[in-house]
Amino acid sequence: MGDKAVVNPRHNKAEVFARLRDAHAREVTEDYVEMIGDLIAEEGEARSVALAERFGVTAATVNNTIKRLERDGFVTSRPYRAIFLTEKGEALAKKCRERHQIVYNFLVSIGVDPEIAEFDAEGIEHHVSEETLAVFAKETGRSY
Amino acid sequence: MGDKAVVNPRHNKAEVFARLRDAHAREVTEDYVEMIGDLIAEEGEARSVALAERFGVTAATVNNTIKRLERDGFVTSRPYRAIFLTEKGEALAKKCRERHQIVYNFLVSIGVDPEIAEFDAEGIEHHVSEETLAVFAKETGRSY
DNA sequence: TTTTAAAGTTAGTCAAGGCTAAATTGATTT
DNA sequence: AAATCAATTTAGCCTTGACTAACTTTAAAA
Repeated sequence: MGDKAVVNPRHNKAEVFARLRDAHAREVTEDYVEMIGDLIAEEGEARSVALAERFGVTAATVNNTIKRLERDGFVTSRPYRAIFLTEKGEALAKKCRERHQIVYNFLVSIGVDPEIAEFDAEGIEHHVSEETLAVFAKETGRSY
Repeated sequence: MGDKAVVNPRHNKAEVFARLRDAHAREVTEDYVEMIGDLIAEEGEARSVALAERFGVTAATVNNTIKRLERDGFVTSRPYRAIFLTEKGEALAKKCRERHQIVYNFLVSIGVDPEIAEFDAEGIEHHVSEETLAVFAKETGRSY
C-alpha cells in the first residue's frame, strides 16, 4: 500500500500538454468574440473588414473563421451583412474581457509598463487558470 | 501638427496579434527542445517513445515534429536512433528552462498552488516578454 | 440611373500539428 | 539463427488558420 509511485512532477505531464492544446484551440475563438464585442460597442456593428484590419489578416481569413464560429454557435451572420454575437458568444466575450482586464491590471500593478502589459496580457489571458486569476485579482492594487 | 491621431489603444492591435501568431509557431519547438533536454539529463538519451508518452501524442506525431526541428536546426537524429540537441537547440532549451522556472517561482511566490503553478507556467512561459519576466524575477520572494 | 469603389465571398494552395494503419528496423529471447 | 516484440518510420487523412486571385454584391458618386 501507499506505493502509488511518487511520480516526479516533471514526468507524466501528458495531461498538461493535452490541456494546453485545448487552450490553443480556443484562443482564436476567444480573440474573435472579444473583438466582435468591442466593435459592436465602439462602432455599433462588427464588419469583417474591421476584424481583418484589427487582427492584421486578410478578409478571406476572417471569413473562414467566422464560418467556424457560426458553426460552433458563437456568432450569427448573413452574407454581406454584419456579424452578431449569440448569447453564447456574448457570454464568452464577457468572460474574456474580464479575464483580460484582470491580467492587465495585475501586470501593471506589479510594475510592468502599460504598453507591454497590454501586449503580454493578450498572450497570457488564454492560459491562466481560474485559481491563478483569483490570486491575480486579489494581489492587484496591493501596496508592495 | 501633433495630429498623428491619438489612437485608442484598443485599436490597431494588428501588431500584437501578429506577434502572438509568431509566439504560437515557436511554442511546440520550445516545448520539444525543453523536453528533449530533460530526457537527456534524466535518462541519458531522448527517444521518441518517451517524447510521445510525455506529450500525450502518438509516435507518428513526434516523428513529424522532430523532422521539422531537424529542418530548423534544433536537433539531429538518425533513423531508429536517439535524438540530440544541436548547440542552437541546447541554447533554446536552456533559455526556456530558465523562463519556465522564473514564471513558476513567481506564481508560487504570490500564492498559487504549486501544482496549478506548474500547469499555468507551461502555458504562460511562451507569452511573457523579457520585460515582464524581469519584473517577475524581481518580485519573486518579496515579502508581501 | 448607371458606374465605380469598397466590402464580402469563393476557390484553391500551403504549413503545422494532430490522427490511424501498415510497414520496417533493431534488439531480445528462445 | 529464427522468432518475436517494441520502437520507429511511412503513407494517407483531417482541421485550423494563414495566403492570393478572381468574382459578386452592396452602397455611394457621378
